[in-house]
Amino acid sequence: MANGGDQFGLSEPPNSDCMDSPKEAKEEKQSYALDSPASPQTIFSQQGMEGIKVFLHDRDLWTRFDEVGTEMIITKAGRRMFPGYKVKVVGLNPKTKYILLMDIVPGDDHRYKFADNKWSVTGKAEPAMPGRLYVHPDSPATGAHWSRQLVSFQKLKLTNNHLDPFGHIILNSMHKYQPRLHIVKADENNGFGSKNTAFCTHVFPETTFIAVTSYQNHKITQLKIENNPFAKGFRGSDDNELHRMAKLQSKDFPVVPRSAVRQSACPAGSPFSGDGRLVRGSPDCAGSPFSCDNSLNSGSPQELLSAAPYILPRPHLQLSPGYRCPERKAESCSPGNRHHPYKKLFPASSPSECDSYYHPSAYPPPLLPPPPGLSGNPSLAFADSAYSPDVGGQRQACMFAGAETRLEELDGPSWSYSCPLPSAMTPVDPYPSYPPHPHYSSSPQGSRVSAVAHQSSPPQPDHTTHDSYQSQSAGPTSQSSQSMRGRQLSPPPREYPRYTPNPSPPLYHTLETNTHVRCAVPEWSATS
DNA sequence: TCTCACACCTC
DNA sequence: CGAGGTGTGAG
Repeated sequence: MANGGDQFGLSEPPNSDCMDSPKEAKEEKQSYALDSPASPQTIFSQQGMEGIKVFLHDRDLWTRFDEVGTEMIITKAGRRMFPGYKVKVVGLNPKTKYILLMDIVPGDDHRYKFADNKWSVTGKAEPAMPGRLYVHPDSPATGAHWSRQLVSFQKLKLTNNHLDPFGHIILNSMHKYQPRLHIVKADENNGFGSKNTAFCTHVFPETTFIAVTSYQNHKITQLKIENNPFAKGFRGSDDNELHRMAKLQSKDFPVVPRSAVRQSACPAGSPFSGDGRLVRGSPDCAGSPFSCDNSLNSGSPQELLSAAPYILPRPHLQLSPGYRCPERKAESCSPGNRHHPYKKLFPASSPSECDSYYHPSAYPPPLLPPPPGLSGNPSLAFADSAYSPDVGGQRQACMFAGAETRLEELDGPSWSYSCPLPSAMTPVDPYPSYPPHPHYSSSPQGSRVSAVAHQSSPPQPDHTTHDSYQSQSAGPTSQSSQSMRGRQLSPPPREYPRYTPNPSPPLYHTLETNTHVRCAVPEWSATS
């Protein structure tokens, strides 16, 4: 399909050492074979964010899921994502400290249903939950640290519990989402949340997924079972499987694995194959919201982050009390940690880069609200101190509430971001209305993605060859234009409203911003 | 749709 | 060994 899943090339990013210097980054890329041909990107961002490149690990695996229509289970207790979100970051200044964090924004404003072996829109999306940010447990850390090994966000958990006290990312079932990675410079001169905060946002279109409470497409179930080590028990070679199933089930009845059943129902090849993704739009992605388009350049940093289409009236962030990131233990994310062994999968894929944009933004990212209390502080403080407490000596990831944004704002050229409400629990306004967007399948052209998110891609005509291994980042200068998948986006530049961090107790890791999200406003108007 | 106890597995 | 990540299938 569009993605070219077929050809993935890249195998994984090497864990190997990456170089820290930006220049080297390129080399690395090559070594990975990633380079995208086209990634011209360009990018630049301010404050030194310009040479940063991010490569999605296991991109081929992500692509396989994406081709079917990725689904991520969300539970009350929190469920990890699979494939895990791991990236290789290059181009960071070895000595500069950065905070890496993720957020997951709505992919559109629709609610989906899975019927007849395919996903289709059933209605309007529910109001987004308070946006939360997952700060990598190693944050803040030097560029050398981040570049040394893969950066894993595997511990991030998704929940459907709107009142989740653990700091997990809250999502709505049957809604489409797009994970995003944000790299925020944490220098002393670059206070988190300050106007000068330099950051860049990277979006990998192939990581888009629909949140579900139970798998809808059996093909996804199978992919999860085949690739997730924790689901090994469900793999089965025939015998095995039946045997096992028999056991599991009450044994009285002969059992046929569910999957088997389903499969039969849906022969491969058929319906699933391609369509699942409708979510993503047409096969070609054309239309898909997540495509890498790039049009970027919006220039405003905000855009980047805010990729979200939502507009926040004022960016404040707050931590929500009570959320401390309790559960997280530090771990693996750190260097040295292990990743799943099973990566075996598809060997090589070619790495291609999608586009990346860099958006450097001077403004604080909408998404990244300054940690409360930090307001004037250097970002470093942010992580170190309260925000990332080390528990037991280990640092844990923290969740912050982010602005809620939607990736696509499709129509709207502009976006804005919302302002966080005071407390996490503050009621969030339902999104008012979204601009109509076409989505997936529908209208390719119409859709625009928000800058950040979608921005993307540099010119890459086809991704065929290169898929996006590299993320699209939004940056002011990024490249523009083209979309890999044929999508277009144009992020409108937006102003960044001032940031007003709300102070909050250091302990909390989770920040929620309540934002109201609103749709983007055309152009700059936004809030500021 | 969603939740839960469960067996099975990784770590 | 124990903690905890998986999908299952009944409810």
